[in-house]
Amino acid sequence: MDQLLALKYFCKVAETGSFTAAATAFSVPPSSISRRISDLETNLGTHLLTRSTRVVKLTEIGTAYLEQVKEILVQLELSNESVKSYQSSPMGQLRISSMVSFGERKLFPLLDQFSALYPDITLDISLSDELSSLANDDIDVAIRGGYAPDERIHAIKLMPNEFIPVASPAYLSAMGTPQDGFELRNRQGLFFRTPRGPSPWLLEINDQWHDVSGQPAVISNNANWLMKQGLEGKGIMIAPRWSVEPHLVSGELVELLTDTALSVNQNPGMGIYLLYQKPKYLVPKVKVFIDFLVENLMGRDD
Amino acid sequence: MDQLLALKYFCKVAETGSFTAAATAFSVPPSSISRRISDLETNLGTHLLTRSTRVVKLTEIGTAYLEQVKEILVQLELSNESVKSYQSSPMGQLRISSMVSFGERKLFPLLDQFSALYPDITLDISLSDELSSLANDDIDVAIRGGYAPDERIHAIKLMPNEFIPVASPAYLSAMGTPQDGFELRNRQGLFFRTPRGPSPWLLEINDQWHDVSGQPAVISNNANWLMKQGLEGKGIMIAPRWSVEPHLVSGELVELLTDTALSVNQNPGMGIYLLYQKPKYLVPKVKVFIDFLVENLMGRDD
DNA sequence: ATTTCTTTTGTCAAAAAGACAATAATATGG
DNA sequence: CCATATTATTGTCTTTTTGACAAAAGAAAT
Repeated sequence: MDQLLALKYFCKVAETGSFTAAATAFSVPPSSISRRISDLETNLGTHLLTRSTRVVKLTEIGTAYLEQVKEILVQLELSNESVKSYQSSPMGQLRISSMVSFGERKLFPLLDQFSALYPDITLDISLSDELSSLANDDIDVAIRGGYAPDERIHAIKLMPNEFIPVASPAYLSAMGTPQDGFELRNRQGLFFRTPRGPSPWLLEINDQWHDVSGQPAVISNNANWLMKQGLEGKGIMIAPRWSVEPHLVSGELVELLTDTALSVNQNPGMGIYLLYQKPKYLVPKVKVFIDFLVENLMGRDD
Repeated sequence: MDQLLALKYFCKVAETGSFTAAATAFSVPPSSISRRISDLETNLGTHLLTRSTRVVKLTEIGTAYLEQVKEILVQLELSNESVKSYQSSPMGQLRISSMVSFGERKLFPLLDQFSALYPDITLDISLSDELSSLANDDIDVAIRGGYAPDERIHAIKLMPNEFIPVASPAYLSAMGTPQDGFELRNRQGLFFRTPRGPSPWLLEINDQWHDVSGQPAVISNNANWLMKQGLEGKGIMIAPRWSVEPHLVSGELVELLTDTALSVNQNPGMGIYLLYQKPKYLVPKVKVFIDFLVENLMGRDD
């Protein structure tokens, strides 16, 4: 028995609630649908549908089975489509989702180069700090801080996401340079607001984490504005190293307490991750983009 | 074309590295294997295997496809088996994995009752605080503190996992009863060692978390021994409410700082979760156990 | 009660998969 | 270097499965 065909029929019948509707959808006579599903039921030893000549309904077990089967069919189709497109040239629309600040500072500068390499790929980039799921199929790759959410999602660590305290020379000359982590509690702080509230300042001493958050001078979810405040000497901020690197080099910002373990969360494995569904790596446009990012970002900072 | 059959053949060939070996495994002539896989390849438009009459190897794309297909076949088989066993009576071996302390204090007292209800189910219980994955098929249900790790794993919150500070009356009369969360830092503490180190004491004030861990008098990963130390007045411990409830009732332990938000982690949604793979709920022995636990645990403490 | 719509069943044709033998290709052994 | 053995493929036939069309049975609506 062709179980796959039976499952497709079954899903369509459940969706439409009718054998004939499913039959027209597949351009086969209703009898075929009836026979396939009947075969499936005898194989499983259970009735999946209660058919009363006029109305078709799912049984309890049918409902549960349908849910699982639908997921399986989607996965298989995704794999098949990925393989089919494998040997075509990289082209088409590539949907990318990224954290706002990372997108602006690291991604955008690379994209011109990428577009020159692959002119047939149309980039569609949306920046957001919300955790949009990859499950809805409209995003090919995502860039997020954190970890892999699901086994089916493949995660590549692009670079570490080391958080360091920084301040402008003007601020430091006016207020003095802190010599100890606990001193931060009395300082003006510029805080980034995540979807889960403002990021605290955490200090690690002997595997113990202490909250040493300063007095909030500014709280915002806009990294550009926070950075502007920091450059103007409004206070101390704890920011990812990659985001402040240019200002450290130019001397506009100074790194503080370099020998102290400070962060905004207790998790050491934090990094910037490139996320995509495994089968998608077979799609040329996705593959070249992933390889391009890995090539251009991992060589630099890691 | 029966793609499912072709995929099964493909997996077997990849596994054995031989068409004939796969053929004998399925008790069909090798020509059938060859034809099915050839069909599959033409459908996908790609070669999955490089066959050189003597040795069969996977292509790059074949390797990737195989990995995905194997997973899909396993899922489908799991769903099918679950449905097949749906209308049988609850029986057979039921493998349960649980956190040690929860198993000893809450689970064991219920199991006699469960065994009386379902004498045909053989219980196989292993207690461990390690995070054993449900993916390897040898565990039917698991009980863990924390969250759902994967979309395919279904999680039911059995009860909250509220952590509260407690101490024995003897300790309190000798050392005094703390009136403020920050006072805890100067007290003797009994700490539970998780796989990620001793649990700190955290105090929440205005969305800010402060580490107020006491001076460690005892650190252990054995909850029974820690409890013994606590009952003997060796110090303060922060423990799940359900684990100390009997001692609170009997007066052997006293809850401290009831108006203060203390915990061992920053995550408010923490709870005791019952975990299982979705298709397993169709298996009677699993279903009755889950329903039994939900019935007997959620009514009590939640 | 009749009409209408829908599922099922019967029968036959078409397509797909299996069986068996023969062929081609490549390692291994002498 | 050649012969042999092993393995995948191809050709042909048989068996099984699926699709197609018509007819029948069942249930709701007019």
